[in-house]
Amino acid sequence: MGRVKLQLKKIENKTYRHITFAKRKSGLLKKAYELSTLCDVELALIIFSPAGKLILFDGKKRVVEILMHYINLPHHQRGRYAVNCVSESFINSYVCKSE
Amino acid sequence: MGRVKLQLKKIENKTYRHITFAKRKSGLLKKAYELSTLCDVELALIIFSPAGKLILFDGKKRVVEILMHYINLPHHQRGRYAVNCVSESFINSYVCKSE
DNA sequence: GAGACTATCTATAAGCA
DNA sequence: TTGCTTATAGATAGTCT
Repeated sequence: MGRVKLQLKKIENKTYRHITFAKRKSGLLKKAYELSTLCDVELALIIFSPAGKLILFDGKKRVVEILMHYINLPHHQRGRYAVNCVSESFINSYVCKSE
Repeated sequence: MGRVKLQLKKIENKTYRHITFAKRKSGLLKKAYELSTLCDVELALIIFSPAGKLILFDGKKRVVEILMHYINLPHHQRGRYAVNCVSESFINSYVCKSE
C-alpha cells in the first residue's frame, strides 16, 4: 500500500524504520483484534519494538492462558498446523528454567 | 475491505466464519511477516483456529524464545507498553504449573 | 470446504504542516 | 519528531466454481 511498493527487507534508515514500525504495528493490532472478534478465536500477539519495548495483544483470553494452551499441547498437535514447529523438549527446557 | 463493511462482532454462521477466518488468518500472517522483516523486530503470533488447530508465526526468533523474553521481563516492563497487562504472579502460577 | 475473481473497502508510503 | 493528508498498493466480502 502507500504510494510506492516497499522492498521486503529491513529498512536501514532508523527514522523511517521507526515510523513504519509505528504505523504497521497499529495496523497489525487492529487486524488481530478484528480476527479474534469476527471469528471468535484465541489469539496472542507479542512484539518487541525496535526500542525493545513490549507490545501485547490478546483476544478472548489472556496472553498467558493462550501461551499455556500452546505449551500444554501434545507435541504432534503443537507442530501439526504450525508455520514453524518447536519441539516439546525445547519448550520444556525454557519453560521451567526458573525452578 | 471487501464489497461490504462487516460489523465488528462474531460471525454467527459457522461456514462464513470459517471462510473469513481462513482469509484473514493468511492476511494477518503476511502482515506479521512484513512487520518483522521491514522493522527487524521480534514478533510472535499464536492463533487457535475455530476448529482448535494451532497457527503459529515467529519472526527473527523462535516462538519460545520470544515467550521467554516476555516471561522473563520485570513486571513493570512487561506491563508498561502492553495493550493488556498481566501480573507476574499470574504468569508464574501458570508457567511452572507442571513442576 | 478449498480456489479464483473483482468490486470495494483499508492500510499505508510519502509529503506537508 | 509528531501528527495530519492523500494518492496508491493491498486486503477481502460476496460470488461463482
